[in-house]
Amino acid sequence: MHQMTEFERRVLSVVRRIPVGRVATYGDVAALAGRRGAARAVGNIMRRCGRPDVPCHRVIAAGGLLGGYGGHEGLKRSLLVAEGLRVRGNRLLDLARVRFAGRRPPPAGRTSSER
DNA sequence: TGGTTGACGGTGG
DNA sequence: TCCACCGCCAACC
Repeated sequence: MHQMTEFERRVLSVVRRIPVGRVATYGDVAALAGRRGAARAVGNIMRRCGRPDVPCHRVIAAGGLLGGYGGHEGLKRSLLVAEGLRVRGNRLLDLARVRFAGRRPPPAGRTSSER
């Protein structure tokens, strides 16, 4: 079986906690997993993990690009849109508003009421 | 043991 | 806004 490293296990754990309708960047996941700067390593893990219980479609690049998903970008996009997220082309809009920082979203300040 | 890989990130041009 | 560079990290081979 695949001996998961501590890091890999933590990464998967973090991704599993991303709520529906929210996303996290590879860098966010790395940081939440305790390895700041290991965004690339997280990408590798996502690439290899085919676990249905891990919502890897909610992990995107910092610039908002959906990227990868094993060539199934269309699917990744569909899943996100189905969760209520807005996407233009291959890029997620409003990243700042739906970004999962490990905690809940910001206390809905001023700029979140309007659109 | 050591080099290569890649679903990344930030800076600049 | 888009693209090229360079830096980072853990898994692979």
